[in-house]
Amino acid sequence: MLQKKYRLKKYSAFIATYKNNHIVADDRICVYIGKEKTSDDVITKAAFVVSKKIHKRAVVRNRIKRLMRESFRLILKNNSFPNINKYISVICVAKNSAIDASFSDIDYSLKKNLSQIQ
RNA sequence: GAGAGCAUACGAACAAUCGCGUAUAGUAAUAUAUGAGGAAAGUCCGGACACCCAAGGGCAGAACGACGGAUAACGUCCGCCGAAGGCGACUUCAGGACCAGUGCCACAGAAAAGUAAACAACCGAUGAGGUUCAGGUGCAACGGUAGUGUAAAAGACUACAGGAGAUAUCGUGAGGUAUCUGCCGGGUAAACUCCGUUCGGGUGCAAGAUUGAAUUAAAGGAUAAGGUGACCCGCCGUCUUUAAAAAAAUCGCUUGAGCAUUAAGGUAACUUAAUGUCGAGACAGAUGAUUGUUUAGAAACAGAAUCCGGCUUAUGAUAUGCUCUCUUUU
RNA sequence: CGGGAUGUAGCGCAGCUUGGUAGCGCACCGUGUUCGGGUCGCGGGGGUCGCAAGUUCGAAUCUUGUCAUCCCGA
Repeated sequence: MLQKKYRLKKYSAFIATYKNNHIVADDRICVYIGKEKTSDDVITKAAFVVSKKIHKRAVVRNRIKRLMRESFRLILKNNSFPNINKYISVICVAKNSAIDASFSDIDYSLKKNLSQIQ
């Protein structure tokens, strides 16, 4: 789990990010990216979504969410993709094939997606 | 040794590094403590708690249904009775009433419930009338089997077992046992229904309480009519009051019919007392990642959302206790 | 947190109220018509009635539990 200041919270912020229509994806994870920052004071916020349509059990969904969070946390810590900091918000949505994936699989997919951001 | 019945335990542990929720301390950096389950699940019952209506009763409705107890309460639990199944340990049972009324019982069968038909038989006179077995049908045929009896027959009579009632006795009670009485016109209420018991009604923590900048002009209450099984909501008219609404924050929120141990009472469910103890509380929603060691092995079902008592369902590898039946050996 | 509906042949639906025979359309198979195909005519096959118990002589139908799918309200 990220610290509270890095979390995307508001319902309107989610809708605004989805409407921006800037998407990067592969077969496991789909990444929605928000608007560009106007000033450097704003912190980039992130959210992780696993739909109920992907799997019925809460345990499976929580597992995917936690793996994505852990991977994103390590990326933030090492600052390996500085392009993220140009944008306000990031939403990572898991897809159907993310079920039963290991940490290394999720980590590889997320890094591959984030590297495509300009 | 084989098979079976009942019940119980465990639900991986430790360490290092990087992280998250909450609490406490601190100006802060940070430090310390603590952090999912036996089902947290399904939401099938019962409560606590909160608000609105009503406060007296009835109708209607729903649930339940042998008996005695336990409990805050229950459709749950314990004990026990009866019935059914099993060689047995044991298991299962919505287990009140078709002498209040109404309905249904396909096919077959004379007939499926109405004081019961045709043929044969017998009495009679041949007619009217009276008595009535057996066979076969079917889940079920107006009591069963064997005999006595008679013109032929029939609980008309006898014996055996069954049901019902009465008396005696045992048990808190459901009921058990013994004796007596020919008293014996189907089944179905998980068909409508009747009887008894329980439930004030409704809404559910998004209940409900407090704070609140800018903005908007509406919101609440009372009364009468209509509608409804009933209540609530809603609509229209009149009167009256001045605050109200959405995003937001705080409270509700976790000390409770709590847990552990010991003792006492009780067949048991459970109750009482003493001592000790505090074990999640989020709000886009906290337990994760990597590595090492132990182990036969990083196993199953699965993630708290106001809180309790149950029920039901899902569940891996094993381990343990008691009991029953059969076989073999001593 | 609360409420409701559905499950029957490969597909879409009846039948359940009032329990005894499971049916309709399309699809499938055979056959006739045609030079051949379609259309049309005739005939035929195919269903543990979601699952498990119970009530009953007898259950798709009645009752209870359970599984799955879909919808609605706050």
